Amino acid sequence: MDPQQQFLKKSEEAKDLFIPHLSTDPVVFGFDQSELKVLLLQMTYRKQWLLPGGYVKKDEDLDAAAERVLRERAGISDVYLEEFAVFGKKNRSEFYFEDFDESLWHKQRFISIGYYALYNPDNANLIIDEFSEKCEWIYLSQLSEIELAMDHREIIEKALLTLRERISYKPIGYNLLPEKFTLSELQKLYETILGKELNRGNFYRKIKNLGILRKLDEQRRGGAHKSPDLYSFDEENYKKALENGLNNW
Amino acid sequence: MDPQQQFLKKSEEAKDLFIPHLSTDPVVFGFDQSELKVLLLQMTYRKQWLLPGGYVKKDEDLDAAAERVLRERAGISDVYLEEFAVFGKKNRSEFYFEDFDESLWHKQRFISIGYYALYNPDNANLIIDEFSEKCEWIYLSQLSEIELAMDHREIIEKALLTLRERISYKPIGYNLLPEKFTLSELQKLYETILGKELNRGNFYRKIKNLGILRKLDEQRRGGAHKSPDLYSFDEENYKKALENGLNNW
DNA sequence: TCAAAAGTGTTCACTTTACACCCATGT
DNA sequence: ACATGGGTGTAAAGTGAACACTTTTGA
Repeated sequence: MDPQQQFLKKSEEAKDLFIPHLSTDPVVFGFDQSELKVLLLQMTYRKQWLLPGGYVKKDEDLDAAAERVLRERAGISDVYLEEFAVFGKKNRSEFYFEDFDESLWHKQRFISIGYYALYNPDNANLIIDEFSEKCEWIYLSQLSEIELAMDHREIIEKALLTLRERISYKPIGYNLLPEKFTLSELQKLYETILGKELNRGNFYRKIKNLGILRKLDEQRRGGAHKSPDLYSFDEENYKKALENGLNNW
Repeated sequence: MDPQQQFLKKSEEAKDLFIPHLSTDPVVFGFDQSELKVLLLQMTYRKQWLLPGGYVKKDEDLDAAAERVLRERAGISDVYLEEFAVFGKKNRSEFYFEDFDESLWHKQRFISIGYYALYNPDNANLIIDEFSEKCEWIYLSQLSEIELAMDHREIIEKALLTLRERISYKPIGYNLLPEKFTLSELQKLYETILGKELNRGNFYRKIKNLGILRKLDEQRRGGAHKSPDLYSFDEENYKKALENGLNNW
């Protein structure tokens, strides 16, 4: 059975299970090599890249749907997920399934709930689902070079802007960094999300004064220079600090 | 025909026109007598109050749906509307139509897109639609005394929090106040949204320095005291100032 | 020995906060 | 007379940005 036929068969089965006209599109961010990247899929019959989105079951919390979709389509679980915007223009998806017959229910107009997810890519054991050919992390800096389906580029950009707005109020660092990290990794993360450079000395003092870090008795080995100290978050203080906002970055 | 039967008839007609499982719930804020109020409806067969929500047509932008619903259900148009959150718990509406037969499509599970709207109540010529008995402004301070349907209390609270977050970046004052207003009315509005008192002198200077106000040659008459000066917004400067954020209130 | 990392000090400019005091004016 | 509004002064405290210097240490 060729991919397109297989897709059609699956499509029929799904029709009654899901809420029509509604999907959820999670933008999964990962931080790595001091750069942000996003998880994207490529379908078997199309060269455009897609967010790992999916439909919501008729009897399923919306948040649960976003979680499930990520698990099924990318093999990712235990992820920090938050809704950030709705994409509801009536013609937003009309060209994506243009090769198919009008009767295909996917051709219906869809409203999409945008979620952003924060994930430490070290933990990822990516899978490729039955509709996809690839499931890969794409660096933000490379996004301009690839083709994205529908309004998915807009969704990613809006997710990034939301991240920037919420950096002082949501556990963004906590969810993107590994358990143990160095101060310059943390600083780099802030710099990427905010899109500007920060002064090292001032950053050091600010973070220190917030009291949200615990310095560990270990160093990261490897470079031709002094081994940087490793830190982890002090979860309790971190949560408390977030309530009032970490800072005015 | 009794109200309930009438409702059922309308319901049947609507079934094919709208996207199932999806609704939009606008929280319309008005400012008046130095207090915030919210527009609510009461249905004919229920004592609980409701947001003036409605369904989205199959071929209609989401934003347009919110606008239309407000027009149809409350007679309000030309309103500043913005999406702020999604309410998607699977059981959020399950008790509202409990008196009806299982076959009623409204009993289906609904996901609701929350919009907030800002409106100067002076302009309002409220109407009452065919499903409602009342359409009224309710002061926030009185909300605790009335019964609200489903999760609509939660939606209102979340809308208010969003307003607070966005007060420096969105034209909130502009849309809530009448054309001409006094400085203390403006200050009172800020105080209500922020939920805290502000120092008059400092407020005066801050607002003045932003250059977003135009002082008019008129005063508001009436009190047993000096007549306060009237102001209006300088639209151009206001917009410019919003881009960088008005302030850190 | 060199490069990156850790840690600290200091200065300047600016903002925020809190309070206080003045005068104006409509009823 | 008096309550409210308009307008300004000011001192204390805090914040942010910039920069520079020191010490540490792994390869």
